[in-house]
Parts: sequence; structure tokens; C-alpha cells
Amino acid sequence: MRIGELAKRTAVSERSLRYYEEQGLLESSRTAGGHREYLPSSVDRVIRIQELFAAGLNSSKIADLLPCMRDVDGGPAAHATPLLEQELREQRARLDRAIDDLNRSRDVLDDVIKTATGHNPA
Amino acid sequence: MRIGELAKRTAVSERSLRYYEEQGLLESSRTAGGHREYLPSSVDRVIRIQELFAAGLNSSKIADLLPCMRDVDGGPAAHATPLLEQELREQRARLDRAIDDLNRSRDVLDDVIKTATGHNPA
DNA sequence: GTAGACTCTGACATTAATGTCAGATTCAAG
DNA sequence: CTTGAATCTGACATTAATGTCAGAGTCTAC
Repeated sequence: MRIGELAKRTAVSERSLRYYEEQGLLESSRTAGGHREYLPSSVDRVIRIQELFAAGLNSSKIADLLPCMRDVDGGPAAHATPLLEQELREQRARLDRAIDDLNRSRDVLDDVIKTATGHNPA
Repeated sequence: MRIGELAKRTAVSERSLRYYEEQGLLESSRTAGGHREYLPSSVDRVIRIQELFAAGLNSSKIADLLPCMRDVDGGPAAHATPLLEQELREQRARLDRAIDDLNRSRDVLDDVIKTATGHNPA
């Protein structure tokens, strides 16, 4: 498929798709005239990339990480370097801290609602 | 305390503290001469803000979330305004959504760690 | 072939969070 | 007071990801 369709299917702008390619996150072949051509598996790949961005990784870490993922491209999954692994764990720890904090707030808020209304905060 | 001390205690730059204030995330009073003066509770507040930034939230989302959390951190408005039950439920829903998003990202990261490192992300 | 839709590259703009710097002002200790 | 440390505002810089636009080239359906 061409870039327009990939953009539509992933809800990611063409600009960003080109940027991902520039950053080594996404591959494409080219038509004789120079237009990008994507495999169907690119849809999943792009969605994966978006998820990792959303999880707080930057493109350089994602680039390091992608070769370690057994994607639909079937290639042998490489192994993360210790440094990358550590960075991933750190990011996960950051998420955990925020989640814990928000959960605590939620519990307190639940109590407030229970106390203030007398019934279940369903 | 003044901004220098708050910066030291939270390991957040003075520049960022002023920015947080500009974004409505942090309050301060002023001395006669215009210098910022912070309550001791600002330390926790700033640490919480940093936590949320580190988890990938932006200042506008944090601004949405903080009012849901000030009940917990004992901020100035904690008991001042008894909120409507509906407002409380809305705040809880906001927290829930944020927690869900972060949990999703955490799961993605967990999955990635498992795949890329081969062993348990403990 | 030709028209209209699509894509290309390259450049410049933008947003968010933060860094840095300059010149002016305030604070606190002697 | 004076002085050195701290702070103020405001401006400009930076990085990452993305937006936008222009001019040129490509693709495809007729």
C-alpha cells in the first residue's frame, strides 16, 4: 500500500510516517517513480510504534527496541542490550510510580464520595 | 521557603518551577519585593508534578488531574470547597481514565521487556 | 496522452518542557 | 548603608515530534 492508505489505516499523519522512516523505525520499498510502498504488516508496526511513543519512549529507544521484537516480519528477535533493558525498566518504574500515586488519590476520592453521599460510588 | 530552596529540595530547576506556576500547576505567594514564597507542602506538590511529567503526561493533563488529587496532598483548597457529588464522581472518572491510559502503557512496556530481554520484568 | 489525485523532497513553523543569559531588583547579614 | 547572594522578568536557544506549504514529479482512470 502507499503512504496515504497507511496513514489512514493507522491514523498517523504522512509526515510522521516519513519521520519514522527517517528515524529508522519503519521501512518501505519504492516504486520505479520513487513512491513509498508498504507491506500490510506495516500497519501493525506503526501502531506498535505509536504505543511505544505513548509509553514515553523516544524514537532512538524505539529504534533500539524494534529489532528485539518478533514482529510479523518473522525475523529472529534480537536481544536488548543491558543498557536498553535498564532504560525500559526505568520507564516502567516511572509509570508505576504515577499509577500508584493516582490510585492512592482515587482511593481517597472514593472515601470522600462514600462519606459525603453515604452510598456506593459505583 | 523561596524558590532556590524548593528547587534544591525537589531537584527541579527554578526555571521549571516558574514554568509550572505559569501553567497553573503550582502556586506561590509573593514577598513585598516580588519574590516567590512557597508553603512546605509545595515540595510534595512539585514531586507529584514531576512524577506525572515523567510518566508522559503534559501540563494540561496534569492541570486537569491535580484538582482531583489536592484532596490527597492537603493543598489549600482541600477542605475549603465541599464539592457536589457529581463533581466528585467526575473527578474520579478523570482519575480512572488517566490510570487506564497509564496501565495500558505499562502493559505495553511489560510486554516489550518480556520479549526483548527474555526474562521476567520483575 | 491527459487530468486529477497522490506523492516526493526540502524548508520553515510550531508546541512543550527546559536551559541559559542579561540586566535590574530584592534580601539579609554585617 | 553596603554588599554579595538570591531572585525577578523577559528574551532567545534547544530538542523531539509533528504541522504545513511549495514546487516538482508520479500514478491511474478515462
